[in-house]
Amino acid sequence: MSQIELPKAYNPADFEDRLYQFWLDNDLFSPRGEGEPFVVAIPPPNVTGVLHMGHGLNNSLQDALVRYWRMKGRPTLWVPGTDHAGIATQQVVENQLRKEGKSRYDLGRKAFVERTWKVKEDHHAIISQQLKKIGASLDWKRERFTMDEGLNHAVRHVFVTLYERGLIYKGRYLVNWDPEAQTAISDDEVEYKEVQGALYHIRYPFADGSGFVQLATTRPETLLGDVAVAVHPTDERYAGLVGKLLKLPVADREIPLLADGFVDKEFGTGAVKITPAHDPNDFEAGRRHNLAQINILNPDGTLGPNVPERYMGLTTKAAREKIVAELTELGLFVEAVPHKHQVGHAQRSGAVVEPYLSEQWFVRMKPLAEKAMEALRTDQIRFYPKRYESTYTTWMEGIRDWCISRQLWWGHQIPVWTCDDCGQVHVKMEAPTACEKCGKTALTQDPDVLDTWFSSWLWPFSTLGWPEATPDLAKYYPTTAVVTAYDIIFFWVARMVMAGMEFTGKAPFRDIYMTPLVRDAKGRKMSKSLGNGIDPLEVVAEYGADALKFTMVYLSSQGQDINLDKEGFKLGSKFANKIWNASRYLLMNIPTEGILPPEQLSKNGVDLWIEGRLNAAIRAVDTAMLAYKYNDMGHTVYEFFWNDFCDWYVEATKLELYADDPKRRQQAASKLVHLLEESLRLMHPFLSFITEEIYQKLPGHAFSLVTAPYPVAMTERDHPEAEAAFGALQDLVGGIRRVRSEFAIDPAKDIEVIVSLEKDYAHAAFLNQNRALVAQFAGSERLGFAAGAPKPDGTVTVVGKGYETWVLVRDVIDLPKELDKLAKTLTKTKQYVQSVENKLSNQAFVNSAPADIVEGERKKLSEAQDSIRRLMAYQKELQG
RNA sequence: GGGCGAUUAACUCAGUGGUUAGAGUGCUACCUUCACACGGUAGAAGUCCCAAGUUCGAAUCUUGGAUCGCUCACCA
Repeated sequence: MSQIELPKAYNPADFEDRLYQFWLDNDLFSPRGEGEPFVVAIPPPNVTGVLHMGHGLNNSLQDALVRYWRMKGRPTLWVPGTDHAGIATQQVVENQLRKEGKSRYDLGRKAFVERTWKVKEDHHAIISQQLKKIGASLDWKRERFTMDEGLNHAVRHVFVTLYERGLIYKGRYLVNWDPEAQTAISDDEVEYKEVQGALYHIRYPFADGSGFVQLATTRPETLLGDVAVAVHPTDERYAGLVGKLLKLPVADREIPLLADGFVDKEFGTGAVKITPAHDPNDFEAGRRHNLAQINILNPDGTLGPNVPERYMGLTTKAAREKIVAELTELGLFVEAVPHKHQVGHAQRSGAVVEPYLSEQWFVRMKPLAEKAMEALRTDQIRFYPKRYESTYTTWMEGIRDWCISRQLWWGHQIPVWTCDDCGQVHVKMEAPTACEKCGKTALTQDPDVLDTWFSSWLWPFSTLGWPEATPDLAKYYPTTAVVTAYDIIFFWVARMVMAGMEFTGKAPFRDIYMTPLVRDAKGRKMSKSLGNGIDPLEVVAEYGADALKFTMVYLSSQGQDINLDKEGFKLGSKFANKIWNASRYLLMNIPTEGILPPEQLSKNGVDLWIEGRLNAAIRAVDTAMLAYKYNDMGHTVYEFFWNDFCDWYVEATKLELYADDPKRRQQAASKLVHLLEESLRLMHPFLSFITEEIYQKLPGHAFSLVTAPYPVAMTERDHPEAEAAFGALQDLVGGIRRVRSEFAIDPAKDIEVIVSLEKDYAHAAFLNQNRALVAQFAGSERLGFAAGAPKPDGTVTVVGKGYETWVLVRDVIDLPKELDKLAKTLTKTKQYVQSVENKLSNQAFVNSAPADIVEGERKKLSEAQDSIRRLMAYQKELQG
């Protein structure tokens, strides 16, 4: 009887790409309408990276969010874009060159940067294609790149502005040096890992030959840069010795023994060597005591200037061995005690970070941090989950200046020009044509580039055109939410707030949702080296983009990481399959007479029940959405569609749908189609493709679900009495089914069931009206209702609330088993009654608890007592 | 060392003061009934980490402890 058909199997690959193209062709991801906009700027993925499961999660959650608000009618904008990822991208190209036997210096800066742009273009196609594959409803017309012209303008503007405000300075400091990438990195880019090393005990003899001082170090090779040895001023072991000169072995220099409060008397021997150029503590100590800074490292991490000839060019490892050997020969090496300690590694290259003295640019962070903390205090930003507030605050309070210069070629070159002749420094938006001081025209731009995050921190407003006063900026800034993993809170989130407050006077977004991290099934971080990552595109290929998104939504609770293997995505794909098949069934049964409009539908109790359930589901999604409780959204639509709609409502309507009367068939089909249509709208943010595919086959559908209105909860669709009545029906059916199952009655066998209703039972009328329905669910055509009828022989009894169900099982009753089961139920119920009675006889409870709770307990007690009465009667009957 | 989080069914996890604590997966039994075996029906399965406290009432709040994890931190 149907004109519309869905293919038999749910095969997402058949329609996902087509629908995405349809959405793009019709520009459905552009903000439209009036009112308060909803804006999200995508956390820009590394342009040379590939989409990993973190992106899969993160973009799934953003997509659900923006699709919901778009359907709610707010002008909704999700801004796409990618990040130039300085070190990572430069490394990609340098690795290519290495395979060709070349280095970046063979190409020169200009050619190298040009080549990197080409690599960027190639990779860019890949990453955007991947985002399209997973269905991300991004407004591609507004796509940005952290190094495009506009963002470069914004970056230069920010640099100059901060410089003019005195918030950027240049200086020679000890920075974290990545010897592999040969650049400085910021404190945040250093990851500390526990390493099994050794504590080397060494003796430094006094210059006058009067003995020695023994000290301990984890890095004996830095001996070559030592300028002093320090002890604590109150350390009695060294009393009277402070001020004497020591003879630094190997390097053959004389260095003083001095006193400084920073030394820990308890650690080692209480004496520490001072190497200002290669240790942060020593750097500070060196400044306090006006000591020299002896740099002993080349930029590549080998031993360089200021070391004896025989050490030149050695790696630190080789130098360490050589030093120990030489000290041993001199009789100054005591022992190496195994020692675990934290060693800094560069986040990108993995190389061991060297504290390294060099001239770098820094941002003064304190003033920025204060404004960023103000944003939180004044509730301009809100963290979900809330506990990340303290992570944010703690970081802000302990903020240190940010080293922003990188000795790379790929990135925003620092807009600072120095006069070749007089050395005058110009910090400008554009290259000056002549020196402002001496008028000479030969100026050289600072060769360094800026940290990648120096462009990322402007992302929410620079992508909208800032610093120009563009219409987009006026309309869509500040943005509404940022959705990103919590491991990026310092790098990006916190700094965006700082930049937003400093440059726009506004927090760049209101809501900060920190996503969980996706881990493997064993809870380990997904990583290339472990090979335990899941490729989101493989998931899409195997299960579909909807399975990916729905599974991510369903599993994302607040602050709990997700442990998952690929099999886990079956959750989403099974649900999508269910939606597909239920829809296929409904579409198959659309009557030739067509679908009636809502106002011509006559609703029965079952219809009212499902309406109430739908209403509750809509409310639950709305509430969860405002609180970013994704798992609640997922569970809500899953349970509504599968448990309520499919398992009960669709089954319940089969009687009508197969009725002889065409009018009844049309009524039932019409109601089903309207409910399906609304369910599809309800689920579209979470399963976008399948819902759209089915929606577009529905009679009278609108243009697209993307822009269809989200369902709205309406009080006139709340029907508590219908819900209670249908609940009673479900209980009744459950009881009969249980008996069937327990007595292993063939599901196909029609059995006799008598439901003995108590007088005044509230749902008696409803059950009577729906006799055929109960009979169908229970698989008993002969089911009948009776009041006061005598109980036939050969039945088992199911005790319900307000009725008894007698199921005729005749000779199959296993009496001992039935009695045993009954005794168990009875015991359990009696225990329960006892606990409620205790509660109610407790005056304190009756007096203190709210009236409705007490009332509820009373009701439960009387119901349970009622059950006990029936159970005991039944027991007596079985025994007799 | 500081801070944060986790500990609930075999597994992965929901559940922040009020039914006899839930879901998905897995497991058991039955069902190839004409939307779906990626299905249906039913079932088994839990000292809510431990201890003390607050409360009429605690998985939920407080304190202490245990175990695991994350994060920050200059013990050479």
